[in-house]
Amino acid sequence: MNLLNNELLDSFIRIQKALYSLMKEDADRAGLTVVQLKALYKIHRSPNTGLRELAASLKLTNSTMSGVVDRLVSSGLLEREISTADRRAITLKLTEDGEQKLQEATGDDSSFTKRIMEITKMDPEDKDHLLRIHQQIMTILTTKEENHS
Amino acid sequence: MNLLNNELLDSFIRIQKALYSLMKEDADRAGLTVVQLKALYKIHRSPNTGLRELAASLKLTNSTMSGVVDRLVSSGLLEREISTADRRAITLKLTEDGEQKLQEATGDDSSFTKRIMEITKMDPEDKDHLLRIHQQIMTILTTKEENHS
DNA sequence: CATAAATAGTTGGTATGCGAACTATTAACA
DNA sequence: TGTTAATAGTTCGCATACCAACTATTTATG
Repeated sequence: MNLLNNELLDSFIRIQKALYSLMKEDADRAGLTVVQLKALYKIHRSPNTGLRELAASLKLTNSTMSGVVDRLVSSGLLEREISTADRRAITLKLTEDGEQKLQEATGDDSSFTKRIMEITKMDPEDKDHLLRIHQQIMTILTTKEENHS
Repeated sequence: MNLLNNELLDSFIRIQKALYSLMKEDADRAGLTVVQLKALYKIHRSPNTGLRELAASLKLTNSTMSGVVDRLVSSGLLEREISTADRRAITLKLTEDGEQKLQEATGDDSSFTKRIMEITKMDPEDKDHLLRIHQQIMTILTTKEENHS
């Protein structure tokens, strides 16, 4: 049996890739990477956030986040300042350019936004069923195994 | 509305991460990376395969695959030879060490294998329903949008 | 208060992962 | 047959992405 060639697995991978492709379409339009777009989006919604908070919300490590932020600052899309309250911390907010890029990516032409809206309109019963089965799968995937010894 | 904080989206991301964690557990046990483990697994099942074929089956570009293979050859887990039939092509097969590492990762202790087996035993009706809804979502995600102009 | 411990970010090293440009070989065709 | 196409891999530059080690600052504790 080919473990890596499983109908269910493939289904999850396909959707994962499709979602990423849509985000990439938006990001490309604005000359951004997907993770850069996500970062701008998050900071736009929570200005003056710190690095750790941002990293946590995007499920990245601080070191990865630090690099992403650094490149966004270099490109002039992000403003990074030392927090006055805690001189170890930084505060992040978009520059004018950053706001504009974000708008380019997430505006009316956004493929991702449109499709997510479509999916939101899905039959609630189907959605509940889906989430329920996903939960079953998550339980199987994350349950600590018993010892057969 | 926070597009990146969607119940369904999060559900997919969670499962994706859980699957990856399980594979990583197996890979770590053998001192491999996840993609290295996948590569060894595929080559074990289809010895003497070429680079392009391997890249396609793992949904990676040739350039990425080339690097992964190169590091596996350097670690002595993979044998790379020039094909006698086509001198442009290479043939790949596991070394003794490679076979052993693969066994370490996918043997009886494999978390991934166990869980996939568990999932396979899922209620067929639930599984069908899941695949059907996934298909609906895929259709939404990949359908070319109509012009409202 | 002074030192230890915790916290916020950064940096260095390695491994994906991609696209583009490249080499070498084989196939196609004028 | 000889030039052009296509094909198989590799290499380069860049951006994630992780961990471990580091600096700087703040908090906790003797």
